[in-house]
Amino acid sequence: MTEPEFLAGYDPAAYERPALAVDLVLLGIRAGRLAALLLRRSQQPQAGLWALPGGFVGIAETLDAAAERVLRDKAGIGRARLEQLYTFGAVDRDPRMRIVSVAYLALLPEAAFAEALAGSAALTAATLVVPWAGEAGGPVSAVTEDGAPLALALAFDHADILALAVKRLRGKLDYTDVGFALLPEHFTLRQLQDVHAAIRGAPLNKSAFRRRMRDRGWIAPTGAREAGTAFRPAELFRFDRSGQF
Amino acid sequence: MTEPEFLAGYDPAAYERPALAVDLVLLGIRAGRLAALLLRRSQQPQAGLWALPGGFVGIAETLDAAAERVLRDKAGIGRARLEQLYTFGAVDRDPRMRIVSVAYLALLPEAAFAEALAGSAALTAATLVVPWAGEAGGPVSAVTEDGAPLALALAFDHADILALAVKRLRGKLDYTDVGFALLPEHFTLRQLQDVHAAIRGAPLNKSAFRRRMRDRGWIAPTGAREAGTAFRPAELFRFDRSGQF
DNA sequence: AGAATAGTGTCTATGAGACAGTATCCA
DNA sequence: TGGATACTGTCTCATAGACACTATTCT
Repeated sequence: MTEPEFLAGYDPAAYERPALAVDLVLLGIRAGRLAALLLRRSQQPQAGLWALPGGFVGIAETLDAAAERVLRDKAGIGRARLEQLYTFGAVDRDPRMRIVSVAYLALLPEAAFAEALAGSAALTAATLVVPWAGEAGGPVSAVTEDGAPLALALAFDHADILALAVKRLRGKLDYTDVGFALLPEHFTLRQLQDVHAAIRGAPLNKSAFRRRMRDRGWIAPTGAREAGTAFRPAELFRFDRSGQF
Repeated sequence: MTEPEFLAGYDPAAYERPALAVDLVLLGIRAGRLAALLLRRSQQPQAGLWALPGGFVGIAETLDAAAERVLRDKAGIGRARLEQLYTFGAVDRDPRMRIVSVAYLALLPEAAFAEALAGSAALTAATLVVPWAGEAGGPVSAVTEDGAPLALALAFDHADILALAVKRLRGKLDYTDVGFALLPEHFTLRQLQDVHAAIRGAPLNKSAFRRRMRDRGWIAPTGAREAGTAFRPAELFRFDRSGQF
């Protein structure tokens, strides 16, 4: 049998299939802490609980395209660098039916995060508590902005997805540009250090941090300085894409 | 509407779904070089081409369980540590229909690799050429054991999957036990160094390598020595799981 | 002037590459 | 004894933590 003959006789509906979805972990910095954008579920199942923005993958739609569509339609964010995280396939993770979900991670600059939050009443920002527990990282829990636990639990297995996202982020912190992706175009070294500290869940040595950023060629001075500070204004830098990774 | 009411009225077949499969990258060491187990496709489509062992995910089967089933039934390997790699979702990656595939990576000890190879005529070992191209790693190509390019190309997007697997392996080499997973229970430091060099695609400094393995507490002496060597036999070590990661 | 933060200099510990040297085995 | 490999010692360099020090701005 040749390939065309085979394909003509092939029945794509022979076996029952799991449904396929994407879920988005949208991380940003809020008040100096790592935060995630969550959507309040308006429909059953698990209506009222907080969940990651997600949606089903179309039959002629790439996984990446589905993630972009959800980003646009459910989170109201035009563009962001999306990266595939992991695929969750527990049989009972959704009560409706068998749904396998491909999780994506996106890092939002502070302004984009705030804008998305302001643009939809269904969205909330959950501050992520990232305790330092060795290099491997500890558990991650989501709390409201004032530090109280979220009033409602996260839907489905979304707490697991969130925890994995932070773990991945932490792993990439030292050798990729993820720190810059969470900051505005111009930033101070202090802001950059705070972002790194927030993701690590542990403080960083100031001079060693500055030295490292300089030596790796990741930052370029803009010549400008911070404005409106109560004390000595810090120099503003921008991310130098020509640096070594 | 309550959740039970909602679920009762839910139609799981409302939308057309992609098919979901798993594909396995089975890596091992063969003649001191990194190698992958490939399966010759006996059926259409792309019959005759080399492919990663794979299969569809059952409707009540976890992704991990599907990967284990494929490992057992298609590669004839009883057990191995499987790790999810990435999910490939290009729309036209399979000519039959839309198939999204979750790729898994498994590392086989030398003996298990050879045993699987001997157990099935449809399996072949493709040596992987891993050129050194900076820390990020370069492209990976599959060749036969004598160094010639594979007579037949890899099916579907399986060359991409293979390349990603090697990249992931390289990334985890320095801070996980992947090097030991490819070796037998007892090994010499030279063997261990060769495995690391094969994955890195670049040679390693001998004394620095030995020092590192010692200092991290990853290896424990067995007291025994190599047998049957033409020259001074090397000390045999085993992996010390209590070491730091 | 004082407060508060920005930014620097230096000491030290650690880890790894380079490379030569010694030890041990077989033929 | 010689050849080949196992294994070690030491020098040097790069990176990062600790921590005190100076610099600059606003009130």
